Amino acid sequence: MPAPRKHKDKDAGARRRLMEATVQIMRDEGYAAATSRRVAALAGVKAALVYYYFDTMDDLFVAVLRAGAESSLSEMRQAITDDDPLRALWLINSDARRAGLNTEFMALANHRKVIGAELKAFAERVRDIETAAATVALRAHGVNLEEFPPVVISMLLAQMARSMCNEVAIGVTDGHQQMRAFVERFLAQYDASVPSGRTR
Amino acid sequence: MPAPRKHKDKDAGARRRLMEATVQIMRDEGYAAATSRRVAALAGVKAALVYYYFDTMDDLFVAVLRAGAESSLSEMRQAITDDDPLRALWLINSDARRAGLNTEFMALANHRKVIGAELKAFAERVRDIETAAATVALRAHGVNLEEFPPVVISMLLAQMARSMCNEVAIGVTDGHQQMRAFVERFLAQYDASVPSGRTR
DNA sequence: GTCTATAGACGGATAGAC
DNA sequence: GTCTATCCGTCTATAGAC
Repeated sequence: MPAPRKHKDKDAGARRRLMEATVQIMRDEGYAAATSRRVAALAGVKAALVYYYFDTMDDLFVAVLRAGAESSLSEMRQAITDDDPLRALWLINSDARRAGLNTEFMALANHRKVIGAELKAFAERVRDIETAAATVALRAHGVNLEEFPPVVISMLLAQMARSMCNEVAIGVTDGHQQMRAFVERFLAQYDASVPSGRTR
Repeated sequence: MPAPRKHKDKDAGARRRLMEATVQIMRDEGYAAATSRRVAALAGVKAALVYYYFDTMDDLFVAVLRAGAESSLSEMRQAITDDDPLRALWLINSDARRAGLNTEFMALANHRKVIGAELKAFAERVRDIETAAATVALRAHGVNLEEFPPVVISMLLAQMARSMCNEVAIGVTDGHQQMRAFVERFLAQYDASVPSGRTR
């Protein structure tokens, strides 16, 4: 923990505010709008300060990505221990804010090597955790893991949740209601909080 | 419509080359790299010509999006009549080039209203077609359409194919082999070109 | 149709004062 | 730590010659 705040602590730290401002601008207007000047203005400081805390803009982006990744990962690790781990993961991946940011970083990764490497490492850790959760849930219900590999189930849940968020962002909602109902029916079969058993 | 080509038409038209260059740059380096200067250079003309053919850069992006959309839609309409329509749609959506472009446009849509509206209209037409294909395939095999709504199946197939393309783009391939095998098993049940029922 | 030239805005990044 | 000032580059878009 850095710099124990003495008094009222009104300022919360410029570095932190810069990162938060970056997140907000990326979500609202896309990564291309997250320039040093705009980010600084939103954080209430001058552009030059960005380069005091971060060597380059890329470093700022990486810092933001890392922070979000760590936060997401710890939420997911928590979800594994949930009564209904699969539904917990479905809900986490249904968070529009997270999904929107992720899409921006995917696009950024297209032409910034550093971001791409970081994003890849993060995505792989997420898949590992989600697959672990699926394995636990499926095995507990005696599902044949050859026929329904946990990694497949975790990919379906995570990617569909994110895809729907991305669609909502551009105003597309066709089929979403049906998909949510379908997933609910599926999840209901693997909820540890209700007596087990495959219906049908 | 300008200048109907008479003879051999060796040059293919600057307008067309500009659009092709835009596609290529967007795919390789992201939409932010598709500037009037870079696009013009790749097309072998000067930047000012971009503004002769397109009023603004946004208009160029919209033109590119529309052209790609029409091409995709006609491929999909063809796929409906295929022996194995679901697999055909799976393959179309597994095209990395298409998926990459689509992701760039999604990101672009975040801060360009015009692009967003265009992308939404396109996405809805695609969903309609894909759902029609799924309806045909599922009904032909006597599937209970209440339990497995065609729109759900079409979303699962299309979005998973695209998600995997996006992951491959950043170097993530965990679980892909298992997912492809899983989808293959599923598709094999609904292929009209083999006697119905579960084979293999 | 295609070019040169340029206006005008904004970007990343640095030097150095306080 | 935070600021002012500045360098130098690229961007969109336009004017006007050929």
